[in-house]
Amino acid sequence: MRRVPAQARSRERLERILDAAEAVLGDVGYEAATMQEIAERAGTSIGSVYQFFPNKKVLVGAISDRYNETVRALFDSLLTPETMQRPWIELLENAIDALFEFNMNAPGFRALWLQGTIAPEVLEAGSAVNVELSERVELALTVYAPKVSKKQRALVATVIVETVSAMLFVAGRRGKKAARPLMEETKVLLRCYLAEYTK
Amino acid sequence: MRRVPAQARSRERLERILDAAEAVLGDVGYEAATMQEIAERAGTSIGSVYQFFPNKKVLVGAISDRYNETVRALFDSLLTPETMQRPWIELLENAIDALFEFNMNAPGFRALWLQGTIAPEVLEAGSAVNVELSERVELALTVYAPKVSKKQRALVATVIVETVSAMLFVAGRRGKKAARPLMEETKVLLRCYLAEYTK
Amino acid sequence: MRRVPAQARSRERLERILDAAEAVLGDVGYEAATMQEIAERAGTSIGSVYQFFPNKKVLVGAISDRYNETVRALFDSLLTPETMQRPWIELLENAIDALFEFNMNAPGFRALWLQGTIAPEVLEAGSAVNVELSERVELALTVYAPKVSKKQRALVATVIVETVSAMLFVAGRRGKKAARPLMEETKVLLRCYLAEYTK
Amino acid sequence: MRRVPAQARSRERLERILDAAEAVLGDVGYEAATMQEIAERAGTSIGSVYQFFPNKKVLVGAISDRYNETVRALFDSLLTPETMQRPWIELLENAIDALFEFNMNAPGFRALWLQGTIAPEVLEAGSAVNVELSERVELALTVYAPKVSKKQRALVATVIVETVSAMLFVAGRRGKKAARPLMEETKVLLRCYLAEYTK
DNA sequence: TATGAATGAGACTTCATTCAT
DNA sequence: GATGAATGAAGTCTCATTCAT
Repeated sequence: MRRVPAQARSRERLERILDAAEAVLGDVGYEAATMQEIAERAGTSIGSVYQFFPNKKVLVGAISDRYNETVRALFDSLLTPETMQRPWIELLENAIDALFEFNMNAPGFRALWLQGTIAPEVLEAGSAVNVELSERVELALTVYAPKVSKKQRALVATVIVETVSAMLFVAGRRGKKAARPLMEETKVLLRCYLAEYTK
Repeated sequence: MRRVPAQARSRERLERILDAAEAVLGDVGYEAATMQEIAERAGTSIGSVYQFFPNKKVLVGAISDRYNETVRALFDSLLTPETMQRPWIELLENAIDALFEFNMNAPGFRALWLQGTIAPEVLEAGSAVNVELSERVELALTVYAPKVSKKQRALVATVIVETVSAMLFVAGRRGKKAARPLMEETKVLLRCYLAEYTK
Repeated sequence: MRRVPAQARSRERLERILDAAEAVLGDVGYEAATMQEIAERAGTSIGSVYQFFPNKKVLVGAISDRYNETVRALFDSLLTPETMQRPWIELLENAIDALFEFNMNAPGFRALWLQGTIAPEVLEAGSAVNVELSERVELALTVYAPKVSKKQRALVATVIVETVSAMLFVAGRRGKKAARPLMEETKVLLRCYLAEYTK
Repeated sequence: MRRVPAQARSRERLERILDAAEAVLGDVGYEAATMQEIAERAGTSIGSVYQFFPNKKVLVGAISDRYNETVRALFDSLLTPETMQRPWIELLENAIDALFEFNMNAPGFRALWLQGTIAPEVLEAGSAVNVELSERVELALTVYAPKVSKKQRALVATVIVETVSAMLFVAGRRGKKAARPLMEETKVLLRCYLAEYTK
């Protein structure tokens, strides 16, 4: 990013640009999204967009970052010392519910992932977030599945995170009605799987 | 597609164009792939490419179709009346192994999915194939999990297909070394899951 | 240059583009010359201009080259084994007359030099041509001023070429009426100077 | 210029802007010089630059003027009633030496002339200065070459000034080592030439 | 008066698509 | 049917200039 504004007015403009970009990306995808259209939807000039972002890639990257940051924060709120006192099934179901709720209402999710035309950087950043989340799950597994080897724990954590991630994506694409049953079934899937390691 | 050639020479040219397009897409993604580059790699002229395909979208769609067709055929060879005599665990593992082998060596997979810049049509077509495959799995489940309700069967089939699909994608992106353990763990995941429904 | 056309039609188009570019450059200078305007004046599309030249710099470079090539050829025709049989005063005056005539009628000269806004590359190329021409004059001096040292000859040749070059430039800028007397006086200047070295 | 400051503080700022503009122009040429960069190097804001100069052209014009003014002043110090008591050869050589010294060290010279991308106004102003200087030389010639006709005197003066001017330019471009011999030879050139008119 | 964020015209350049040869 | 030069719409990005603070 070129400039990080401190003034309220500019900060607001920046937020408007990010929102507009998210909207445009969600509508037409990365490829077809134009800086002109983004500026117009943000109610500003193309010059202002370039004042903040040196190019389209960086702008999309910023949206990706903003979205990923929110996901990270959400995850952190789900996996705390307190929650880890509860049985793992509860944690798992709560996490899936919360992530599902969030994704269904996050405009960024649709913008970045569901439309189809993803920028490579976004995909990369998304993968990186999943790796990060896996590490946190791994930590939780030291508590819930202490007998499992370190190596295996990493693998199990990855499978959990990527499965949820994938099913959230699929659910998002399948439409409102099909989405919830799919997530419920994902709970079953992971309950069975984890039962194997925590018994 | 504009023209479906009967002549051997033209058919060969068509195949070369599709191969070239696949290669270029895998290298630079949908957005950056140019018709000029595709024509050059195919050893033909841009005019000839347009003889077969009215525009870029259709060309990419054709690659997608070709890839999906192969996946369908592979799946059909895995789920036959004969194989369905065998225990489901064997089927599951064989299927995962075969799909994994195929994807790791299929240039089309990387071209269409892993590079990141996907055309919306490709995503759409990919989703459609998964729906189709789910239906075949659903059929298999009538044999292996006869007690499960029709509605539930559809859901289970979807979860299976999408999980494998997602993990193949993740494995592809994680690199050679991490890929196989990930698929092995996917087998565990689905074994646990299916055990619940087939017991 | 991107493409060197062999076909008559394309070659003609290329020539038209170069002519148009020369005209535009002469009118508004390097800075203000736009590719769009050049294409329009050439009666072609901007895409065609880019088919031949990858960017503005190269296009201007090509004009510069074309002009410099013509100057070199003209110079070669003035300084031949035959002409070098004649007294040096004759050569000098003929050369100045010929270069003057050429420059006053060369659209390229005005385009590249007189308008004022020169591209650095053009200046560089122009300097290089002068260095080249100096070397030929140096050769002539081995005949006409054999007693002068090699080092000194190079210096004298440079002074001659740069003086003529400069006065052609000044004459070009001063307008039709003032131009010829200026060149006549340049003859006097160099006659006096060379007399010193050839006596 | 928009405002001619009387206050010391503003006057200093103006000077800093001119210096900065000169530096930037010398580095990247007219075309690539941006008002932003100039303001930054001057340690001020772009708004302040526009307080003094209504646009880029005028700013560059001001640099040109400042440089030309200095040249004029230098010339005036060389051609005084006192110096005109001395033999013309002395004057000529002193003048060339002084101008050479000045140009080699003047940042403005490089900025305006050597870099290549000159603004038309600068070229125009430079030509005008040369015309002015010619008139002063013409005056000197009434003393040193009284027998020459008025018309011829003007011509001779022009040739002298333009020759020196051109050789200073060439010397500037040829680099430190080649520069001095070139100027020495220019002295020879003009000594021979003037000898013709003053004998 | 100083500042620098905002503006937007306009430049360069690419590349999907057409069509004469 | 094959070729590839020609086309021009459209995209990204820059930067001179303005103007609210």
